[in-house]
Amino acid sequence: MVTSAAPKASFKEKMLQVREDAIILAVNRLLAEKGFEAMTVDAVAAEVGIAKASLYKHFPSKEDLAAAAMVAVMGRAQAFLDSVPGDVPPLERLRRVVAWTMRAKLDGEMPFLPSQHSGLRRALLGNAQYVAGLANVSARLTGWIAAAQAQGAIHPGFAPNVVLYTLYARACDPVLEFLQMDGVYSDDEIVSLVLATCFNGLAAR
Amino acid sequence: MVTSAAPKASFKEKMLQVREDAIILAVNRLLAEKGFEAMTVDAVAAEVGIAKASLYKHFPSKEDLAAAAMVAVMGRAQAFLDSVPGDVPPLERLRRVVAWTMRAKLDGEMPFLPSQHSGLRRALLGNAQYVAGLANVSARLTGWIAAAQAQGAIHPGFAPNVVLYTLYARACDPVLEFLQMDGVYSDDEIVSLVLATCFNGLAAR
DNA sequence: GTCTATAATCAGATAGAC
DNA sequence: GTCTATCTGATTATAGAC
Repeated sequence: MVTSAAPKASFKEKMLQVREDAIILAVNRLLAEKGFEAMTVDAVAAEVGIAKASLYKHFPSKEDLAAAAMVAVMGRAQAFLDSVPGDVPPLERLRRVVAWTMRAKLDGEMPFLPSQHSGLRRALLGNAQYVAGLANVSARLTGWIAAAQAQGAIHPGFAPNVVLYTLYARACDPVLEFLQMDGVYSDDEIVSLVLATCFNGLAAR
Repeated sequence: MVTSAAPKASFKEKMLQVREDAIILAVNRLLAEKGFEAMTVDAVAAEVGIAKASLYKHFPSKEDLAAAAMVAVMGRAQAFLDSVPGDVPPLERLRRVVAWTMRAKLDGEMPFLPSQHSGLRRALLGNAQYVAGLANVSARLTGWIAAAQAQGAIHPGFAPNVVLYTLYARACDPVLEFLQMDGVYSDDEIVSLVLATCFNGLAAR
């Protein structure tokens, strides 16, 4: 695996980076489509158009492939957080993050990892970039949650972690797929509906 | 596989039924613990204490094993629906069903099946008992949802299916595991918290 | 029906030439 | 680094004796 922090990347190194990006893109797509267990390394190699052995020169294991995809997701998430204007109220900021997450899932761009798989857990926790990215995103979201609660916009009875987990869970919410399969809603409508159930609840107000 | 509708079961048939129940129990537990892909037929046989080949005399494939477990779940769900008193208001009835589902998950009794696995889908849809059970549960819940909406207890803007999917999704909500891993909440508190986010939403009221 | 033993297949990972 | 070809182990499923 090539470090992406090379100060002066040569042409060869750039080509390598491009290839690794292609690999990660393929992994991301297959992970979103089939999940970790059902994604085969053969399929990844086929999608990238290289030999399986070449994959293993870049990433030492299937778990590391998935971890690399998650690092990329964390990078995109951080970029999105950066893109939210600072003058937007905290609650609305949280809504936008959830909407962004759900849209990514609807577009088949959200990897789906089993939280039980022990080898995968080790690979993720052993990946400093992933851990740092997740910590950064969590810390920033927790700040927004606290701010929203201070404004009385989020129910104060929920510990910040409860809110955080509930937001994260939208990234693997099967309701999105169910509604998509029903075929009667556009993606925008689905996002809007799940956003409403998530923040306003099922009960009438 | 032995039909459970035998009008006059002999001793031998009863023993067979007991064994199949034991198999289904083991499958249910392993499915809840590891998910479908990570559950091996060897592990099932080992847990039941019989040879793997014997398993295949009862169920022709791994998919059929999972389907049998889901039939059992549907049976338990129908029994629970029956147990809810008729004079309980519809919204409270829905809350109890969700609470029951989440408690089953927290107790490691809720099988986790990948909705993508095509062979599994075929096995499930080819199982008349499962399809009938799912349809029955869905129809009854839909009735309760409509009643709750008629009373103004559930937001009328949600189509019944949206509500139904949202309730079903609690059976595989990762928030439950996250909170359980945090270790600061009892199971009762977890159920109460997720029930609150589900019906009342994250936003303050 | 249950068992032991084995087939058949598939997927993760590697060897070694170029 | 990339390739072809292969190894290794795990897993689903079955044969055949009892």
